[in-house]
Amino acid sequence: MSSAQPKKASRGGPPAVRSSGTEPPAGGVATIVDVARAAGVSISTVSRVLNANTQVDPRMAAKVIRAAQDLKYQPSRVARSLRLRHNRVWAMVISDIRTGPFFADLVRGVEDVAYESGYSMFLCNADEDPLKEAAYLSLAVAENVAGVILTPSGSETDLSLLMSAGIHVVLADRRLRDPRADTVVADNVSGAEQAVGHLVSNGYSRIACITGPLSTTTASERFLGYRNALSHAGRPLDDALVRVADFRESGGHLAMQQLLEESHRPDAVFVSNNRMAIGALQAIDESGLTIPGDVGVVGYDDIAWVGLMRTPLTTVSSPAYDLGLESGRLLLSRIEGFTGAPRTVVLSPSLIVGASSAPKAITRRGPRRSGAVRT
Amino acid sequence: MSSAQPKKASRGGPPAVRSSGTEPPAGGVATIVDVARAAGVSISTVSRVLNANTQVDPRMAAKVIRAAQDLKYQPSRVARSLRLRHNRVWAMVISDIRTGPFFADLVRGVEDVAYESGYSMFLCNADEDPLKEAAYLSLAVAENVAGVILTPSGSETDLSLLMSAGIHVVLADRRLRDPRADTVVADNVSGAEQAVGHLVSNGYSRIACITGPLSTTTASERFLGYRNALSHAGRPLDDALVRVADFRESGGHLAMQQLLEESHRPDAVFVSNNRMAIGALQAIDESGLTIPGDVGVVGYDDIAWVGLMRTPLTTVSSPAYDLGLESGRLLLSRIEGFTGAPRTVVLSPSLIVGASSAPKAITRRGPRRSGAVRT
DNA sequence: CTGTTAGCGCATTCAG
DNA sequence: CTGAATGCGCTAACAG
Repeated sequence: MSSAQPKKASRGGPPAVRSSGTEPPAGGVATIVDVARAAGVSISTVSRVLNANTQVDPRMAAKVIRAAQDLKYQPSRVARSLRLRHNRVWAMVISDIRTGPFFADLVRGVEDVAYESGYSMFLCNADEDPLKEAAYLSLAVAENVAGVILTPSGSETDLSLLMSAGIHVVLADRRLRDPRADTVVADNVSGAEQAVGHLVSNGYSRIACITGPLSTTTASERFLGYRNALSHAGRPLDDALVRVADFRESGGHLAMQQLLEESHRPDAVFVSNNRMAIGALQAIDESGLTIPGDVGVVGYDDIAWVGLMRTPLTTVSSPAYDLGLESGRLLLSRIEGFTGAPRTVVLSPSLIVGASSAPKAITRRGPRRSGAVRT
Repeated sequence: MSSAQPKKASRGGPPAVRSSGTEPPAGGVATIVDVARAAGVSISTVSRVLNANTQVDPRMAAKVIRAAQDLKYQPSRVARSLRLRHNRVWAMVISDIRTGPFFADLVRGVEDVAYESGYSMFLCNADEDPLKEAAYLSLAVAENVAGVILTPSGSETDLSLLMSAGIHVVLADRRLRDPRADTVVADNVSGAEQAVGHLVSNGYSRIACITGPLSTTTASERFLGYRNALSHAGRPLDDALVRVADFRESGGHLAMQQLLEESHRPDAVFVSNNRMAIGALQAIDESGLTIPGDVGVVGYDDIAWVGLMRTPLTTVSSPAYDLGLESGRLLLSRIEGFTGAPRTVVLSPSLIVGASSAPKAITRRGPRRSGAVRT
């Protein structure tokens, strides 16, 4: 094939809408060829001035800039990705953006880091479904993303597809057995210890626990914190006061009903997340008992309107947005070449004290107003 | 160049990690060439069996399938996108995923449609910032996405870049002057009419309004609904009872303080979104007045824990998830070739009646428990 | 039915 | 400093 020959007619590909003439881009988007033609230079020169790679004649550069502006030229990120074998995209794989403010905040933290550093972000809701999660991890490979931020659905998630494709992974909010990935989590043990320790020091004696599925690290860690706090206080662990539920309203509701039916019912409950806490609060309501008079309650995760609740719920707040920020930063450092051993960042939760766990001795009857105080 | 010549050494591109030998993919990911080699066929055959385009010999097909599985072959979506000039990706551009459950639900609705139909989704938070929004729309062009679902930050958003690039656009939740895009919105006028009509029929006489920035269609439509309802009830519009705020807690707080300082203060308030409603409720609290005894309140948008509020807030609920679903469907129909005139889908909000707007005449003193009832 | 080949838009090497 | 040529991985037209 001689390069002096006139341009050969294209064969592959969909019928080209654009003609090969010299007119400005008609049907679609301007390409580097259009810019080169308009500026009267070669495509390499265009590429060079736009990427500021090497020195180019300022006069040509100016012409290129002008042409690019005139044509509203936008370099194709897909072509560039193919050429560079590197895609300025992250995938964020979470369980469900709708379950409370936690994931929304987490996602936002990640997105802020991504945006600042020139990456865009696929949002993938895996719904705690290992198959859907696997499908999204495949997608990440197919899209050749630079990195994945993952909140694993279970403990079985297989990272090897990603690793072998050279895709960096950061685990956010939940750990994984796999020791190869950077991890950013909140200190759930400490959060639960604070929560239960608070109930202990406020005079509650029979403290129950409604936990989520112990297969998730969040639930098992919070349950550990519960046991630790009891142990520190010299209290025995009473299995009759522990219920394993499903992290949902209905599960919390049922578990609380069962706890209240116990012959010797608890005078307080630590609920492992706030969706279950909603159910638990309703169950207590329905039974005609009062909060905190009859049952003190501490939840876990943020609440939007705590100050406007009938009985403001004491709850442990994880720094969701900061978890997202930190996850983004760790991912970025890997992409930029950091090759050290896997890191684990642990952020501290804080206890937001409301009225639902007011001191036993001086509890007033009926609902009282009480603002929430961050400790 | 004769095709019979041995493979010429590559020139462009980053140093190839992978050797050109016959061994399985070492450094990176398997490509179609690896699969072809492993199966002993040409790359076109691989492409054909994987895309089920044409008839191929079942025996070869089987070999290809096997080879693909062995190599964990994942077709590159970026190469395919470049070739096909069509990217199976959408961009969703919203203001902020964290502002309450609305956007999270909306996003989820869109994502569900995208996932079902084989698209992935960029999540883009524009923060009501026209510059950031424009940057994300540029990105959509650069990534050659198939479609954009946009919640415009203002009324000035320029869709022409997208349109001229042949990218389909659906406006979600907010309208735009531009008549070229499909639009999916909730009926804000009707929602506000319901809300204010409800206050009227419950005996409130001086009904104030705290609205968001009237430059947004949501705010202006809800304000129109407010005026309509007053007018239908034969009430005059009193400018002293209208405050324009910023859709945020602080703005609602300040606006409510001002309203309560009026010489003839309102006995009810319609607040145009729930972030401002939080501020308004707090301001009423701080002033020592009761809800609904002294001031009835109706908000707008969903609340997660309405049943657990001290005084459950009456609020207008927009079908956020369904808005997302419908937006996704309209976008999909365009991508699949629908070329009819722009469509507008309007979904109906519903009024969730709580205790914050209880009938004037039979209002009891102090806080009462009251479940929320969807009407 | 299968293989060869061109080219999507771009960055980069090499020759000038 | 600039332009021509190559190929990233894939699909589709074309020739066998």
